[in-house]
Amino acid sequence: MNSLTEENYLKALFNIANIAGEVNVTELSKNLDLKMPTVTSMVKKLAEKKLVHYESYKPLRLTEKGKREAGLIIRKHRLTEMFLVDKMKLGWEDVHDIAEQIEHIKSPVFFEKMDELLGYPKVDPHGSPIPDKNGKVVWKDYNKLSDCNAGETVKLAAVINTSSEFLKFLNAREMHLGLRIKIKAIEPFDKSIVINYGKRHAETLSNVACERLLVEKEG
Amino acid sequence: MNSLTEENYLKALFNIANIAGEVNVTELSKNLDLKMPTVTSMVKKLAEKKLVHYESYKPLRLTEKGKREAGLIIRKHRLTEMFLVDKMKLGWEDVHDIAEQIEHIKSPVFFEKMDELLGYPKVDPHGSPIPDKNGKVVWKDYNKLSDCNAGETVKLAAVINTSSEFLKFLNAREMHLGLRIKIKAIEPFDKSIVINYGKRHAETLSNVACERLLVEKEG
DNA sequence: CGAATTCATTAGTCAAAGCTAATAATAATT
DNA sequence: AATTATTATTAGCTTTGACTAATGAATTCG
Ligand SMILES: [Mn+2]
Ligand SMILES: [Mn+2]
Ligand SMILES: [Mn+2]
Ligand SMILES: [Mn+2]
Repeated sequence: MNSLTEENYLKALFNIANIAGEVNVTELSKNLDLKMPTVTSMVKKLAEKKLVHYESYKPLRLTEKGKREAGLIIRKHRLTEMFLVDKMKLGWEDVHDIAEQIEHIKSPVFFEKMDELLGYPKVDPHGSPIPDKNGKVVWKDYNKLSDCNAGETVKLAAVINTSSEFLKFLNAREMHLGLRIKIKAIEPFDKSIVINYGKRHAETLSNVACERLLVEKEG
Repeated sequence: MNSLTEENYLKALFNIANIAGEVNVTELSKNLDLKMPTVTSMVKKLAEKKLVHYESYKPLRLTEKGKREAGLIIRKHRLTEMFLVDKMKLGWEDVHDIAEQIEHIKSPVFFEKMDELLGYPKVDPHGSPIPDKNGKVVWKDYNKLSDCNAGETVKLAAVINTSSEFLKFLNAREMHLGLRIKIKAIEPFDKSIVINYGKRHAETLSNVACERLLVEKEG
């Protein structure tokens, strides 16, 4: 059984690998908000437990076992977020910090019940896929809104950044997953875009925001 | 902010005091399944934090602050148990171990939401009172079923022992809180009792079981 | 009462998970 | 190629919360 601390390392390794491919000690220590020597020694411990492939000065890689265990924690995290939003009526901007704690609860029946009550959801409230019972996860190949063209109509599928500031920013603009968005124009100057959606017309969104929104093209 | 470990000590101190009045190091260490020197040193630390009154070789007592904080953790524990039974459809025999973990979650809004969704319950699934938002708790003065007399009709109000074996024992006999029980006879020999309830007639219950059932007399 | 038993504390050790300071390896720049 | 900068590791220290062994205090029993 892994400790809460070890679980957080596994999760971070999994998430960084998913975004950046390679995982180095610097990245991992920034992600966990720990100093590098702390991370080095824990990574060695995880290597002892066959959860991480470790060679000095080489990039860090989860083993298959490590990936599986990381995936299962992320499964609990995302199921929890879904439960908090769907069943407990909390806002999508409020659930991450709670899920960060509940993901460590040891109780298979608790999470199975959640899954059942939610009807076996495939994605969390931020559009991230929920790993299956073996910890396997597949991302659909969404496009960044910033990579779309004027004239296209797209559906908001996921948010990359899940900071509560960003989610509140979206709340203030009545933007939520599933929303249909028509791209009216893209400013060549700063790559900000002008969009129509819901009852809103000619709203402007910065490129910084668009890079954090994943969409599905209509078709 | 208290650590998970400190919280478990406070809870244990609160619960033992509630049952036995006095709390000594031996009892506390048994309750927490720790060795006595471990407990002595933690109790000193809690005294530093003004949560416990401590004098060597004297019984342990929570301060007002300590009682309040203990009460608030027990509040979270019992709210959680209620939520797990009422909203998540888990059995009353399955919820304690999960609540034992969730009681340590740091998130006021999470527990406020629970409370709201449950309609501000006053007791947990085992009939124990849920402390208020100041950690205050009052036990109603129920009777033990073992202290009742033949001929009386009583309502099952709470269970003292919340071990899953005992609760499964009650499940098997279709006994649940709120049940009306008619006491037909009491065996002088072993103090076992014969009762009628629901669709069941002339069921026998040992004195050991009756001592763990709290009832309200009709009237 | 005095001895034995039980209860509690002290002293010293350990593992987990963090830190700083110093050093070594790798990568990037001149 | 040599220097500098970045990245990672080693060594050694700290805190938290456990433990055992030894000792001291309080209680109980003959
Ligand atoms: Mn999250
Ligand atoms: Mn976490
Ligand atoms: Mn309980
Ligand atoms: Mn607990």
